[in-house]
Amino acid sequence: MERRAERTAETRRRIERAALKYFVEKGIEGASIREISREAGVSQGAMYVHFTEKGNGKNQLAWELFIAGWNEIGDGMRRAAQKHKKLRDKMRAMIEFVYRRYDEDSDLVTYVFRSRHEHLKRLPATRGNPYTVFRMVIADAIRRGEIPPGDLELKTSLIVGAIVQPVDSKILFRLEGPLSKSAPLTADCCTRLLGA
Amino acid sequence: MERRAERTAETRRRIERAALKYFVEKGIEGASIREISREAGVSQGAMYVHFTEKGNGKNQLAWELFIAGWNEIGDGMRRAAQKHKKLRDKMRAMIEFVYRRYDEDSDLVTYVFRSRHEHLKRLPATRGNPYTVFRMVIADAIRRGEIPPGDLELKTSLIVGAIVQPVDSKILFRLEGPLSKSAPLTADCCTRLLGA
Amino acid sequence: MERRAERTAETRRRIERAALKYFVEKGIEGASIREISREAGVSQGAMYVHFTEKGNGKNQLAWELFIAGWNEIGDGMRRAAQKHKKLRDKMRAMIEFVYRRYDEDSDLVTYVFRSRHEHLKRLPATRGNPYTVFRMVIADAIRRGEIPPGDLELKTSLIVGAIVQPVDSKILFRLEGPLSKSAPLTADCCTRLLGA
Amino acid sequence: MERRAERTAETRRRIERAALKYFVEKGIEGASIREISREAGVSQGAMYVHFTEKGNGKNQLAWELFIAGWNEIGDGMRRAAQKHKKLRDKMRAMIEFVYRRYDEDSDLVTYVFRSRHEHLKRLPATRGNPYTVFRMVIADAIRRGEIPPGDLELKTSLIVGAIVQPVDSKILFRLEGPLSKSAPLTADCCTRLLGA
DNA sequence: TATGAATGAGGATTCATTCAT
DNA sequence: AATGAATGAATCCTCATTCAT
Repeated sequence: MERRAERTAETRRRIERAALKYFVEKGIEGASIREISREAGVSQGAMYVHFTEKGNGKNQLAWELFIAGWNEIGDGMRRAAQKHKKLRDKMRAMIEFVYRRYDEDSDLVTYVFRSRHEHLKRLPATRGNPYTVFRMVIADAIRRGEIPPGDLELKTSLIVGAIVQPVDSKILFRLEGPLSKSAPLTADCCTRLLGA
Repeated sequence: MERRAERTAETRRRIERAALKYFVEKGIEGASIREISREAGVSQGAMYVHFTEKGNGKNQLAWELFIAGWNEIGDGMRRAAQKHKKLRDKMRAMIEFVYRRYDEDSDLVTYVFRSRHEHLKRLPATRGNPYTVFRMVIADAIRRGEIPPGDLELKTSLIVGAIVQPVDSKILFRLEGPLSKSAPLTADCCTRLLGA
Repeated sequence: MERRAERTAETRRRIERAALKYFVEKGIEGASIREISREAGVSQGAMYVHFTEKGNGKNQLAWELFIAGWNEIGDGMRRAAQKHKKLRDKMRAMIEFVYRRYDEDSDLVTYVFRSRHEHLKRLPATRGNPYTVFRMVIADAIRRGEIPPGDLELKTSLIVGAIVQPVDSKILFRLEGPLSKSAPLTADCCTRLLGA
Repeated sequence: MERRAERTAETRRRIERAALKYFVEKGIEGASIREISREAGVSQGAMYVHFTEKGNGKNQLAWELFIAGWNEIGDGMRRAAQKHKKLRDKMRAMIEFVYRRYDEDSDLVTYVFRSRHEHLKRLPATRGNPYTVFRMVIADAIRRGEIPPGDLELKTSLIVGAIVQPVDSKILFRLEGPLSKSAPLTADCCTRLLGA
C-alpha cells in the first residue's frame, strides 16, 4: 500500500497550489502562512512539516516553488528551441511554449517571472535558466550570421523584458484571449528587434 | 518667517528619500516604518504628521511617492517626444530621458517601475502615464504610415517591457556604466521591433 | 526469543542518553522532543511508546531519569558511608563516590543535581535521598560527640552546597582533571566546616 | 515637568519586578512574555519598547536583570569586606550582606544565583563579581597567613556553594525565619572550612 | 513496537498606528 | 511640528502530543 506516500504528496501539492495563488496575489511578503494553510485546508503547523529543514518555512516554500518552476520553464524553452534551426523558428517555439504554459497555469508562470528578482542571488546560470537559454539562442544566431552582432547582454535583456511583460501582467494591458495567440506576433517582433 | 515651512519641507524630503531607499531594497510590504523613520532621522510619530489620510500612513506614503514619480517620468517622456517628428527620434528621446533619469536617481525610477503593479487599480490613463505616452507615440507612427498597423496593446506592452527590463535590474544583466549609454541601441532595437 | 525485549531496552537506553544530553545542555524546558528523538535515532512517535503516563511524555521522561539517578547516587553514598565509622572517613567515602560517578557519567550527575529543584515536590525523604544521607551522617556524628551540635538543617545545607558546587559546574571554576582528584581536599574542608 | 521620564521608568520597573517573579518561579525558559506582561499590567508589545536594541527581548531582559543584580551584590560584598581586617570578620560581613539582601528581596537574590550558569559566558571577572570577591578575600587571608594555602579555585568554589545553597532554596531545607539570622553560623562554618 | 504526518495551542516578536505630552 | 511610549493585532514558527498506518 502506497497510500501513506500518496496522501503526503497530495497534501504537499495542495499547499503549493495555495501558496502559488497567494504569492501571486499579494507577493511573498504580503502572503501569510495563515491564509495559505487555510486555503490548502491544513493546519498552520502542517506547513512546517513539509517545508522545513534548513530554510525558514515561508522562504523555503517560496524558493522551492520558484526554482522548480524556473527550471521547468527554462528546460521547456530549450527543448522547444532545439527542434529548429533558424532564429525566427526558435523564437516562435520558445515564446509559444512559455505563453502556452501561462495559459495552462498562469499562477505558476506569473509567480516565477514576478519573483525572480528576489531569488537572483541564489540563481545559478545553468542550462535550466531562461535567461541563459535566450542568451545562447541569440549568440548562436549571431555566430551563424543571421543577425548582426553587438551587446549580447543588453539584447538578451530587451528580449526577456519584451516577452515577460505580457506574462507579468495580462491585466495591465488588458490583453484578451489566451496569451498563446499573441505568440506569433510577439516572436516576429522580437526577431525583428534583433535585426533579422 | 519662512523658516518653519522650510524645516517642514526638509523633513518631508528626508522621509521620502529614506522611504524610497527601503521600498526599493525590501519592497513596500517588507520595509518598516521604524527603519524608514530611523534612516530619516525622525521619530515614528513624525511619519504620521506628514503622511496621513484616513488612517493609512504607509500606503499613503507609498502612493504619493509612486504617483509623483510616475507622472514626472510620463511628463518628461511626453515632452521629450514632442520635440521630434519621426518615430526613431521620438523613441530615442524618450528612452534617453528615462535612462538618464535612472542614472540621476536610480531609487526613484526603480521604485516607480517595480511597484507599478501594486498601484494599478488607482492608476488613471492620463497623459502623465508612461504607458499612455508610448501607446500614443506608437499609434501616431501607425497613423503616419511609418510602421505597419496591428495589435496596439501588445506592441505597447512589448516596448514597455523591453525598455523597463534594464531599468528594473541593472544588476541582473550586469550592464556596465551609466544606463543612458545603452539608450541609442535600445531605441534602435525598439524601433525595429515596431517594424520601421 | 529475547531479541524483542533486548531491542526495546536498547531503544529505551538510547532515548535516555539523548535526553540526558539535551536536558543538561538546555534544561528540561529548553530541550525539545524533536531533537532528543533525532539524537536517539528514533521517530518522535517512538518517544511516547516508551514514556507515557497520563499524557505527559516529556515530564515523565525527565522524572524517570531524575529519580533513577537520584536514588542511585543516594544509595551509593549510603553504602560508601556504611563502610566507615568516623565522620572524616565517611565524608571522604561519600564525596569520592559522587565525584567518581561524575567522572564516569557527568551528564547524569549534573542533570540530577541541577534539576533537583524542579522535582522537589515529588521527592520523598527516603533513604535513597542524598540530602537525607548527609543529614543522617551529620546527626550521627553529633550523637557520637565527634562534632558540636547545632542547627542540623543549616549544616546539611552548607555541606550539600559545598559539595555540589564543583559538580554543578566544573566549567565555572575551571577545575582541571578528574573531579575525583578534588575529593580528599573537599572532604577535609567539609569535615572542618562541621567543627571536627 | 519630568512626568514623562518618571512614567517610563515606573513602567520599566514594573516589568522588571514581574519578570523577576516569573523567572524565579519557572526559570527563564519557562516564563512567558505573555504572563510577565500581564503581571506587569502592560501590553505584550510594551515589553519590546523597553527591552530591545541588539538583544532579543526576553534574553535581553533576563540579562539586564541578572547583570544589575550580580554587580550590585558583588559590590555590596566587597564594600562589606573592606570594613574589616580579619578573615572571620570579612566573611561575616559579606554573608550578612547577602543574606540580608535576600531577606529584603528574595526574588532578586534567588534569580541572580540560580541563573548564573546561563549567563556565565558573558560574565567578566570584574570587581563586581561575587566569585572574584570571594577569591580575593580568600587569597588575601592566605597571604596574611591566616589560613593555610592550597587550591584557591576549589576553595572558592566550596565557599560559594555553601553560602549560595541556603539562598538557592530556603524551601528545600525548610530554614525558618529570616536568612540573615543564619549568617553568623554560616560565616563561622565557612571560616572553619578554610582552616582558620 | 515503530512511524511520521497532522494538529492546535502557545511561543516570541514585529508591526502600523495612536495619543498625551 | 514633533516625540516616543503604548497598544493590540498579526506575524512566523515551535511545541508536545496524537493516531492511522
